[in-house]
Amino acid sequence: MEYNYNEIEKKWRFYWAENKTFKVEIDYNKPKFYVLDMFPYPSGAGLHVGHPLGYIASDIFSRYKRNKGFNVLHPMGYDAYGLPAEQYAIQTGTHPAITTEINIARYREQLDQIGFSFDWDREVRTSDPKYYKWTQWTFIQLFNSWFDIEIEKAASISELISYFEKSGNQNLKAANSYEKEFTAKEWNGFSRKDQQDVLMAYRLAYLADIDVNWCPALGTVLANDEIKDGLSERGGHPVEKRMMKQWSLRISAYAQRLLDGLNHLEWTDSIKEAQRNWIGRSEGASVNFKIKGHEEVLEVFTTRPDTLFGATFMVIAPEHEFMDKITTLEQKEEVEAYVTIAKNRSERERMTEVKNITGKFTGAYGINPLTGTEIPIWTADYVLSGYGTGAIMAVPGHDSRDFAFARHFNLPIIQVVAQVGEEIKPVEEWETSNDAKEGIMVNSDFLNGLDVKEAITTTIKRLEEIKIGYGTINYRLRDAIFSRQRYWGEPFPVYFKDGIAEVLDEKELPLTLPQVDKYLPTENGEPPLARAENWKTKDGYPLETSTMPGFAGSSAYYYRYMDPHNQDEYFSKESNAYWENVDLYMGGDEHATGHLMYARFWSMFLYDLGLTVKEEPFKKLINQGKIQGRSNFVYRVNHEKYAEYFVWEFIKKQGKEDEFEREYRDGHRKFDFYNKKENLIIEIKSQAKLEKLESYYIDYIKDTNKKLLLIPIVDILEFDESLAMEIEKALKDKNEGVVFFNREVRELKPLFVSKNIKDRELFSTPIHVDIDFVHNDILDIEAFKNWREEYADAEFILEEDKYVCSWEVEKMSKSKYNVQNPDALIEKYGADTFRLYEMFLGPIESHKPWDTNGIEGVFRFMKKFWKLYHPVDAFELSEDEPSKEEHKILHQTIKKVQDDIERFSFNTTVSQFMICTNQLTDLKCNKKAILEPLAILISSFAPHIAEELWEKMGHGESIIKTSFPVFMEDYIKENNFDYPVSFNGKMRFKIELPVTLDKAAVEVAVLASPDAQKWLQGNPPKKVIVVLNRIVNVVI
RNA sequence: GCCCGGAUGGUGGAAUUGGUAGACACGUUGGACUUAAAAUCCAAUGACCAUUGCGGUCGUGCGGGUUCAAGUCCCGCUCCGGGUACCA
Repeated sequence: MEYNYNEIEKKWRFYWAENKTFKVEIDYNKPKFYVLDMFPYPSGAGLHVGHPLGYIASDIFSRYKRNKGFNVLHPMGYDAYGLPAEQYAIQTGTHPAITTEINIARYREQLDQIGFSFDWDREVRTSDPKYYKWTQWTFIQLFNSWFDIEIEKAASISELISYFEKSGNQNLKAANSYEKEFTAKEWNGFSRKDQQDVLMAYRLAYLADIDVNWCPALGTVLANDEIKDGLSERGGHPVEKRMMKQWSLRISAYAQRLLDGLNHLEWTDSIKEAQRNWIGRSEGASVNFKIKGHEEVLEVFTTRPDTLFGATFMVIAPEHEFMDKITTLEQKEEVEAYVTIAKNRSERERMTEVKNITGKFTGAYGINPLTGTEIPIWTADYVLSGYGTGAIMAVPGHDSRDFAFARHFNLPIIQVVAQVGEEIKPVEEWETSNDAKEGIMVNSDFLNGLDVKEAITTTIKRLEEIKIGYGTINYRLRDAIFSRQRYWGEPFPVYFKDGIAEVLDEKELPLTLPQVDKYLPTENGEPPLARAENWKTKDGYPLETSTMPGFAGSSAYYYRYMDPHNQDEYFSKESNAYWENVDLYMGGDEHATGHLMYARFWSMFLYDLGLTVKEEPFKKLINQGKIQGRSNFVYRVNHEKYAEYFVWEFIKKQGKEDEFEREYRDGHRKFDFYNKKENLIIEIKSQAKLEKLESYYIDYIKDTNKKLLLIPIVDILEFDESLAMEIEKALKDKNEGVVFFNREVRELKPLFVSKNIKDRELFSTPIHVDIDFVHNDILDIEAFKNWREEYADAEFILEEDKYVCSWEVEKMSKSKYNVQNPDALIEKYGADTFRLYEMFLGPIESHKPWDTNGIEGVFRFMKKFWKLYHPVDAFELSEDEPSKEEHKILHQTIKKVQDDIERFSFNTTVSQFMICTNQLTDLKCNKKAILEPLAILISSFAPHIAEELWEKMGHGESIIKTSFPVFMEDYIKENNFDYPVSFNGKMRFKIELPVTLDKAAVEVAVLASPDAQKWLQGNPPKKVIVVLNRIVNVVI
């Protein structure tokens, strides 16, 4: 009986859907397990083989966990908002919802084909009003919350208001962007507008002026990576910096919690490291510098307060608010010019010109608070307005950028830290600054002799005593801009009343996305939603016209899956108490600092609201590697080069390479070959070119009295005796000033040369060929000819009757003709083989090229596996008691499969299935006692075939409902162990000994063996190491 | 520059705690079956030397080290991939 995968797989797909086999509900009798995939954006291209990699892995784990007795939540949905659909809408007028719907249908079809165990009843889509109602709802909660630093938690705005009413903001510890202080009395005297403005600076979702990349031509704000060389990536329009009112989320308030939380997560170190760097915590001090002749003090942040005695100048960002105030009249013109330039420099320019040191002296002086010294204040764009206070104290002796700046502008440098045992050199001789955060303080008054660490704490203490500074912590993490000037996203539940932003009542949610006539900004640059008719509240107040960004919908979808149809709540308390959070999250590491950061923030906020039982959303994270493309290349011959090569080879063959000169130059003229002795030039060109240049050649020959042989390329490629004779004749001809022609008009056909043909690289260039025409790097010539009209009559230079292509690993992309989509493979081999093969490719985390060559082997295995159950062409299992050996094979496999799945080593699991199948085949084993548990083992990898066999074995329920076989140590216990015996660490022979022997007995037995005698040659060993049931090493 | 990851046969990869390097596959070669092909099965397959057999030497990017024993640990590099960017 044949392994008819198509029929089997169709049957079980239908069965699973029909019986809702994977539907899951809260079940207090079972432990829960939540397996989640990063949900996909449904693009128009559909899935390629890279997408399912993670899905297959998580599906295997889900199925395995179910067999292990867990109640597994394994949902899937769609990140359905996104730019491509909007872009398509702009071009075609098709509503993005329609495009998205079509794409989702295609995704679903493809996903279903692979046999995933998703509970589709829990599907969510971010663009579904029933879903984004809760995205909007969360926004309202963020808007109505502030962050209390005292308790490190979000709290309600109404509490904040009563606090202000009682105590003002002077002693309040809150994450905010409000700079002034006020008393309760002042607060109570503020107008409503003023009060709201203050509150806005405390909200977790707040409106603020943000410097953005505005592209006037596109009428939109662009992300940094949408800008290439100062122009928009799409369309190449100019981009300018512009202040715009944008919604932001105060994620920075959670910096410390986001940092601390990492310690308890089972994520890869690299992702955790990336998040730590992104958060960028630095400990240091805030120090106030008086400015000579001004009342204002300049606050700086430094991680090295210990080096205060080495601060010889200050630098403030060109955007700094004091800029205008402190710049002196004499410097004004120069400084203003500099600031204008600095502000307009794009990020990219700044990046490429890092080594370009620029800056201007403002004319003002700061006063070093410890020494009283006056130090100049400069402005330079290496100081960023967005980090710290936008101002620094420069310590050129111990900071490389300050050092470079000081050298460039000839500013003083003072050494204040010395390395232990270092010979003190005058700073003038230094080539670099000494940035090391260790050493002993020098030239630093009361700090002298302290080490750096002590000096830092001592300095901070002193600063705090004299009230000019304090120890503090700075984070690099910036608040997240939450507005997008786009159509296809969640509308903000916000309206404006008398210029004050207010949120809608929760009862009015969802605020659905309105229809618009075009998906473009309005003529005066407003976002597309401004085109909607009646985009107002029912009281007539205008609604916010921006929409939310992609991460809005994807930051808490994992909670919605717990209770996806709840109309009254985001998700019920009960469902969250049961499912808690995601136990295993599978997805790409490209989301390290985006999605994974926002989702954690969002999750922490919901936790603060008391909605969830866990602060962190994803306990364990596995990053599946990207599947890269494996491109194939054919070598297209450059006819002219090839012909020249050919002639040169001919000349060499005649032994005349000394007589000829290649690439002969006469003045500005260049010819292919020149024979000095015979005064003969040989020029090879296409027929057309030769004809065009004919008169030019004739004139040249007349002037120089040389002989010229013009050969069209075609003649050479169809090289025969006559051409050889022609060259001979030309060489012998004594007439000067002649031109030899050889004319017979024929057409050049495209010519391709196989990879290993000698000197191929001299006359051909590689071009991508569709991988569909290439099997094991051998080109299917007929298919290639049919690919394109221009190749229809192509010719090929073969090696051993084959055309061999070269290959390279590249990104999978249409333009490289290396895209593999799963449908064709599933059609050809079935979903089970496909699943197995994707896993067999290599470790789940590593990036690897897709190569279909190996899939045949997996397919062969599947057929072999099927044959175990169908030994004589029909399903037949024997009830006989298995042999000891058969038991051993089974239990070795149980152990290996279990261990490997637990450590996500799926490629080695597949190997074990192969080993097991090979061994059982060799034993001609078709015993039910072995093959029944084996079907369960493989069911998480190849569910269709497993279900089919399971049913044939007489089971009435899906194999997913059964239990994973129990591993029994006794079955794999051996009486003997085959000891590898090494001499000086090199394995020489093996000896089988009872496992019960102790070390001494093993040593005796080994040394007594004839093999050992041979190596010892009568000498006693220096030492013998015995590791029981592992290895013996003899040192001689 | 900094941070992270990686480098093992012709190819993908295995070796989980320092203990038999190359499991399992692909590919290749030879053979069986067949009128033939496909499919299937069997054998060989790291390199080099030896070959009548037994064997031997080298070998996990490079150079050192620790150890009875190193792909695995330590030190110093090279190359490749990814992230990040004047973060005070």
